[in-house]
Amino acid sequence: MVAVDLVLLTIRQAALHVLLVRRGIPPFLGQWALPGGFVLPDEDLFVAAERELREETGVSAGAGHLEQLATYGAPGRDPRGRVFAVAYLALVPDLPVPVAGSDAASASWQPVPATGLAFDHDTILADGLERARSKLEYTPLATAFCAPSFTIAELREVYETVWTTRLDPRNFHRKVTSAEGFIEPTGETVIRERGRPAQLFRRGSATLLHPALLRPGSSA
Amino acid sequence: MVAVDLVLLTIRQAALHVLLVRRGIPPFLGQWALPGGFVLPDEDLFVAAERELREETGVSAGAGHLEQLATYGAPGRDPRGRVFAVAYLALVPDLPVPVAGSDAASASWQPVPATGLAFDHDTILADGLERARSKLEYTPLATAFCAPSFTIAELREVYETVWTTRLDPRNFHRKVTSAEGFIEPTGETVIRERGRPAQLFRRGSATLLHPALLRPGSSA
DNA sequence: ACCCTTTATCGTCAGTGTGACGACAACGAT
DNA sequence: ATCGTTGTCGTCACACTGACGATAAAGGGT
Repeated sequence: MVAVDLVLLTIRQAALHVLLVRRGIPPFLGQWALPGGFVLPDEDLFVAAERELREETGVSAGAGHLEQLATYGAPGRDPRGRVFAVAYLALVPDLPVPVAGSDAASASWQPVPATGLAFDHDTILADGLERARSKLEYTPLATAFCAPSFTIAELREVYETVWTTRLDPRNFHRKVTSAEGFIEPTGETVIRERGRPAQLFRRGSATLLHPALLRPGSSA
Repeated sequence: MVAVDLVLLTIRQAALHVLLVRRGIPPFLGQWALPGGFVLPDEDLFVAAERELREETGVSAGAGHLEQLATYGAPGRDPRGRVFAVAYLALVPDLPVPVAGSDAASASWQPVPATGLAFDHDTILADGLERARSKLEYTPLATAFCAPSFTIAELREVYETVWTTRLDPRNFHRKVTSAEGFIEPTGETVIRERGRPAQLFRRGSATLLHPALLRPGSSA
């Protein structure tokens, strides 16, 4: 018995949100849980995670980011019997469609931290958050939260939201533009709300950041 | 059907070695494979990995390091049917006893890279190596390869072996001694073969290195 | 005893990344 | 035109890094 569970994160209204579903069947009936389901016979693990992602959000994995997180197999974690959960971490841009075609009783984006989840999903969510925070440091993963083209300020807001910190706009600008292959200018500019027009960028080809953007406060 | 497989690494004769077992039963009879076995009913995943480690080496997990690596579940990876493998990465010091009490037909330390392994174990081994190399950068994990007390030169040899690089002894010395909580002096000194006596250290209490020891060559 | 080799440890110096912050550019609103 | 707001570039002191010189403390050979 192997299931795939999804820690599906996005940024809405300048806050980090996780997709939760209300359970329509026992156990934990009525409680919130991470979306997930059993792996089909002859289905690859990653493919199963992609399927879950598509079913819950309608996005194909190409737009955002999907990676394996960890596997949870404590004997008592599911009252129905021995069930192993392979958790995946998914990061997607803020979707225009607010969760379409979900097969659960109800699904909704909820701000993190969310607690009191079914099974051991509190732990899985915490692990997913820590992975996401950590990966922003040394990979260009923050772009997975953004639309195909974005401004540096929008990218900075991703970091500020996930890390719950404030970052200096000038230093941030310098660092992301000097990190080889992080972002590429599209040549266009755009005006967001107020102020001087900003350049638009798309994600670059790098898979690792050099130099990394370290979280502040870790040294002092 | 869930199995636990072990990427068990150690350093012998200044080279990185992985523990492999020769399969005594089909499938892949006679081929080398990572040690592993099925998870018992009511057995925790981590406990199963610890049990494997103890059965293969006689060491309790306390001495070295044991962490979950990833889970592999491609439909065709095991000819016998659908088997998921939860891989664990173990790092242990060079053991005086050369693999005692193994239940496999034969087990032996083999230098990495080793190829031609059974199942998808080539991939699992490669993933384990990359994880180990990466974790040396920002965690004090290198001490897991060392005896309880060790010299800085021995610690440096760990880095040089795992990264297959040469490191400047003077810069390395400066970095490990200035990284808060990495290593603590025991007060004793010891003479290894030739040269001036070296101070002995034990592992410190830090779980993260500040600043990190980055692999050379990644920037240029 | 004296040199020589080897290994451990400390210092120096230039180059680079970083945080704090000043300055200016380019928009909308008044 | 002026102001507030946001984007972008520059400057400076400081920390960390790599390259490498210098010294300390052992053993071996003569």
